[in-house]
Order: sequence, then structure tokens, then C-alpha cells
Amino acid sequence: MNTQTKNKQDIRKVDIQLLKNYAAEDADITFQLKQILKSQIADNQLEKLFYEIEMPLVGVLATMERNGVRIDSAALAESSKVLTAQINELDVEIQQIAGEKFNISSPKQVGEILFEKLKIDDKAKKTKTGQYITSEDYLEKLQYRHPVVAKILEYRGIKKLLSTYIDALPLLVNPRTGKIHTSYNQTVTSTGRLSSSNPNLQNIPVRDAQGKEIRKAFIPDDNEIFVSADYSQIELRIMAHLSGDQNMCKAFINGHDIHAATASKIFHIPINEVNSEMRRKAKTANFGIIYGISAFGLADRLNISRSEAKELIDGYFQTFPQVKIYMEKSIANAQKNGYVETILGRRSRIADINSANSVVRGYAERFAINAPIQGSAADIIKIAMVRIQQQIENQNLNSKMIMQVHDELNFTVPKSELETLKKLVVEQMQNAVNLHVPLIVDCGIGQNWLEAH
DNA sequence: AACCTCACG
DNA sequence: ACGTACGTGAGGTTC
Repeated sequence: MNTQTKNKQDIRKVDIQLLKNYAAEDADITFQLKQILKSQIADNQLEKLFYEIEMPLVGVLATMERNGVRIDSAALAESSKVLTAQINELDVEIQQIAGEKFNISSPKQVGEILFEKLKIDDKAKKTKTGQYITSEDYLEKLQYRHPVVAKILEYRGIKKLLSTYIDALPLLVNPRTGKIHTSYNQTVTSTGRLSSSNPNLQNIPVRDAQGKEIRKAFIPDDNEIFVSADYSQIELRIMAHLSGDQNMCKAFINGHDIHAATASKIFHIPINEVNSEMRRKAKTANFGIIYGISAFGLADRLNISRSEAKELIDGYFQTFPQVKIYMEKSIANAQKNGYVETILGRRSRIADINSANSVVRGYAERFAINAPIQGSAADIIKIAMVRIQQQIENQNLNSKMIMQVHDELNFTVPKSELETLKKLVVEQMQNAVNLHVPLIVDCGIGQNWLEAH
């Protein structure tokens, strides 16, 4: 698609996972990892980012992978029984309503049934390759046209949970350790984030009720407590820091609900008169800003007209003028240097920033805005991880860091260490760097991941 | 292997 | 006139 994708392919050729099984101080391995990461780091920041963060992190990730995560396979098996019965029922029901046998897991066949047989939309949209679009957000808008649509979405939802998580995870439990051992990939992403694979533990469901059941199956070691600590709004705080926008910084410094504060400003009303609809719009706008907003994208997500979306964005930039200036500066940086940088000097090359093709150029511009924000958040949590692991070892704690999910760290903790560990984690996460706004960490505990989160 | 869809931050 | 919010990984189908 663009340069970002291409860079990734090159880096993937080297198998860092193998390297991680050895001690990080091995000179040859140091050299190899350095070769891979160096190109992404500014020379004057090499000392700090490479030697103080990425290299020590190798060992931390290896420890987390070795620690592994315990799951409740019996609970998942029980879930599987219930959901498999449900899905079989839905299968029969859907074929009945449609009046034809077809494979509901095939987007192609679903499209043909909905748009050719049942004709629920005479100007149905198609993908590049000429297939009907049947994605969730699109079908949701067509739900009222035919009762089968909701059933298909329900089928899809359950099928996803079963095949990707409920039935798949128990098969990956290592028989020797009784745990799931993911791989944390240190050199995959274009922004500096980690990724997780085999299995991916960074996309375990949480948003709906059925998904939450899966999180319940992630449990601490015997007689221990699950501890989960996550940064509150870290990317928006970084936007406030990088832009230096006075209004946005003030909102964070005063500890306001940032989405409500945003709504109050852009709709010109007191914060206590912000209703849930206004807050929702402001929240979507805040996310949009981080991603390099467009009126079209915002309109689509809020289901409002494009002109309304434009007014919302204009209001946003009037309220946070330095945010707009920051976004323009990011694009100008990319044009001038061919790259953008995070707070700690992690670089991402952007080749397409001057492309004559406006679509390609658009991707590059949005990447130029987002990469320093997403990448800085990654820098920050990596610092915290290295320091936390150091503390765990120095203090001879038996607590174990077991997962990282971008802005969140998870631990299994003996009861006797609970207070020590919580304090240590929150302190290291909140003070990893010093920004113009405070970093806030929420820390929860429980008998499983869901309770702790 | 490409495509579509969908799970997460 | 066009296509359009950032970053990932995985499963199922299709070719």
C-alpha cells in the first residue's frame, strides 16, 4: 500500500524471536538487533532509545513470554458448548428465512443472498474486486430492510469468538507449563509499538457481554491476584504535550473528563450541561484528531452530514488552535525531512508525503500526524516496562509481568506482594517521562482479567 | 496467496 | 471525480 508496509516486510525477514531466547548481552545478538532498530532511531537519541530502552526490553519481553498466561480451559469449553448450540440454531434459522442453503461464513455468498436474491439495497456498494460489501458497520445501517440481516450479524459475532478465541486458545496451552506463551514482536510495527502473535494476546475481546466472558478466562497463578494497570488517555495527553495547546493542557492539568471538557468548549456550554450525546461526539472527534481527521470520516462514524462534521471540526480547531498548528507542523516536518519523530527520537520514514496521488498523499499525511503520537506512547510504556522488571528483580519479588496491550500492563501477583507491586507499577508508569500534562494510571485487581480491568 | 471481515489499543 | 481516521494479527473463503 505505501512505504510503511514495505518497511515492515523488510524488517520481518529477521527472526527476532529466536534471538530473544539468548541472553541480551550477547555481543552478536546486540549487533543484529541494533542493525534492525538503528535505522528507525535518530543518531542523537541512539544512546537513550536503543541502549536504555530497546536492548533492555529484549530481556523483559523474553521473561514475559516465558512467564506465560494461565487460562481457564474448562470455562472456555463450557462457553463453547453453549455458543456452538446457538450458532447451529442460527444457521438453520437463517437458511429458512433466506429460503436457500448457503455458507454464512462466506462474505461472497452472503452478499449474493442479500443483494441479488433479497434485493435489500438496489445501490449496494461493492469492494475493489467487485464483491458486495457485507461488513458489520455497513450491514448495521441496512438492518431494518430485512430480518435476516440481524441474524447474520449475530451469527458472525458468535463464529468469530468461537474460532478465534474460545476454541483456539485452549489448544495453545503448553502442556509442560500449563500456560499460553505469546510472542512479543519488537520490530514489526512502523510506529514503535509491539505486536503479539501465536496467539495474539493484544486483541482479546472486551467490548460486548460475550467477549467479556473470554476475559474472565484469563486468570492469575494459584493463590495469586490478577493486577491490571493502564494509562488513561495517553495518546490525547501526548497530543496535548506535543502541541502545547493551552486549552487541552489545562483540561488535563485540572483533571477534567477530557471528552466532556471538549464538548463543553466546542458547543459553548458549561461542562455540567454536557449531555451524553455531546460527549459522544466530542469523544469521536478527539479520536479523529489523533488519526488525522477528515470531515468524511467523522461524518461516517457519527452518522451525521458532512457539513455538520465540518462545523464540528472547525469548532474543535477554534477551541484547540495549537492542535491544528501541530498537525500542520507534522506534515511540514515529513515534507522537509522525509520522516517524523517521537518524543524520544524514534523515526518513521514517510516517502509518499509529496505523492501526486492525493489518496496516497492523504495516507502519508495522516500517518505523519499519528505516528509521533502512537510511537511516543509506545516509547513511554517501554520505559516503564524496563524499570518495573528491574524493580521486580532487585526486590526479589515473585510477582510476574505477563502481558502488554499497548497502554496496559498485566501481572500475576502473590497476595503478600499486592500493595508493593501496585505502588511500584503505578509509580513507574506515571513517572516514565515528564510531560507538560500529568500521566495518570488506573490500576485494578481481581480474580481474572475482566475484574481487574 | 489474496481477499474480506473483525478482534483489540 | 476520486476515496477518505491510525496501528496491528487471525480465521475462513476463494482463486
